[in-house]
Amino acid sequence: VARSKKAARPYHHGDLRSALLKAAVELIDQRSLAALSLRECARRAGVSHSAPYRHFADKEALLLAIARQGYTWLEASGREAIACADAPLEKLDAYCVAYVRFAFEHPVHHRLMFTHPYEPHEDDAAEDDTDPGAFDLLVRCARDVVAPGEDPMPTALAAWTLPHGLSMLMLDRRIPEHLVQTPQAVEALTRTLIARWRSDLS
Amino acid sequence: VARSKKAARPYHHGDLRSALLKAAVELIDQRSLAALSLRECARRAGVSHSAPYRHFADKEALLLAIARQGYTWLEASGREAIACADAPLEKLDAYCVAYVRFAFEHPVHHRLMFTHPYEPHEDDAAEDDTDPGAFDLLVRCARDVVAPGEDPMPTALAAWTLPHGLSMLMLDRRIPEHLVQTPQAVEALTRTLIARWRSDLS
DNA sequence: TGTACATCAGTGAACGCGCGTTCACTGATGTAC
DNA sequence: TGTACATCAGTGAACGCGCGTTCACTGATGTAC
Repeated sequence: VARSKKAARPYHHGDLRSALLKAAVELIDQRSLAALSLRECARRAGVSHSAPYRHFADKEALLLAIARQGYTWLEASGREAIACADAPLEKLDAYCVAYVRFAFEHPVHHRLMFTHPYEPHEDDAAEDDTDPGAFDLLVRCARDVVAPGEDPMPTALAAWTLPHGLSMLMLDRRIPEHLVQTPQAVEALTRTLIARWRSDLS
Repeated sequence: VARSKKAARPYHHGDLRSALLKAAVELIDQRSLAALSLRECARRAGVSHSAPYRHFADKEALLLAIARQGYTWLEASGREAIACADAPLEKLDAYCVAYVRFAFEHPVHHRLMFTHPYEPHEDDAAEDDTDPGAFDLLVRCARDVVAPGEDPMPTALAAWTLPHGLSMLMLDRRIPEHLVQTPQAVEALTRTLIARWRSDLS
């Protein structure tokens, strides 16, 4: 907004917060989480190394912001996938597919959401940064699948475990590459694995 | 061996390599992978900060050694689990249980084996550090489960994905704690999730 | 058994590095009147 | 529309830090004769 008429970089960035998040995700993607530094993010955003502190209390806060972004996106796409399916079982499958697809499209977010150990800041209290939203969705789906009155928890966990494992193995490059080269291939693989548990493996 | 008669610490450690591996695993367990430093490992082993370089080329080599240790252990316990089961399907289940149990007992190893991005050193060539051993085991089991001549790969991946996902979620504290407090609870949960895929979810 | 010597596993000083974070500052923005 | 001023988002110097790694060294070990 109002990028100023001159080509010379304006004093104010305009949307530094977003730019930093984006730079951080790219940096982690290209190098690694260990290689992430606030200073490098600032460099990539074209800003002095202390500018980030206007937007994030510290390095951890940046990572937390990325994770939160991921929780929001995951819940949204899970919700959408469920809405598009008809039968209860199909909803569960759709959720699984959407879950793996999210990991495929946002590998850095996925890893940060689940694998990064957030040490709760003493000051900001009981802010437990897991993702109740997406999991609640899953539990609600599970409830429609199991017998009425039965605990949906085991089913919900089962339906979480499979796509989560696939996502992780995929991000860690343990799945043969040709099986996970496109979103379509990833979806097909997810459905195949689900089908295997329902046929070969029983 | 030959710890010397005096209580004073001997010049030679005796088994520094093992001590460093152990110290590293403990350090990661207590703090985090990010907090791991060779100097702190040396400190914990009661040795000068440059002593580790007699045993590991660099920090990455230490981490690699831990991962390799994990691969060996995982393959061994998978092999044993399979040997103890009778029917092909039971062998697969036993492998899954052993897999999750390994993660439960060696969380640091598990994470290092799968989640740590090893950048292949240019000098030591094509040393691809994944774990063919344990996965080959799984493929062989899968072959006995599927129809003769059919590709066992999807089944093997399916049987990997589920316990891997459970392991990861467990290590990342996403599973309700009472379900994963003891090895027995972990085994029961694993079997429950498998059963769910075979009944409720089909 | 005793001695000479190669080998090995430690030591500790030193190097350079990039990082996280703070601080006093300054340039731009927007609002009240 | 014009001016005064509070507020905000940047700057850049400075701090201290622990780390990875190297190097010349030294103490212990074990083997050949």
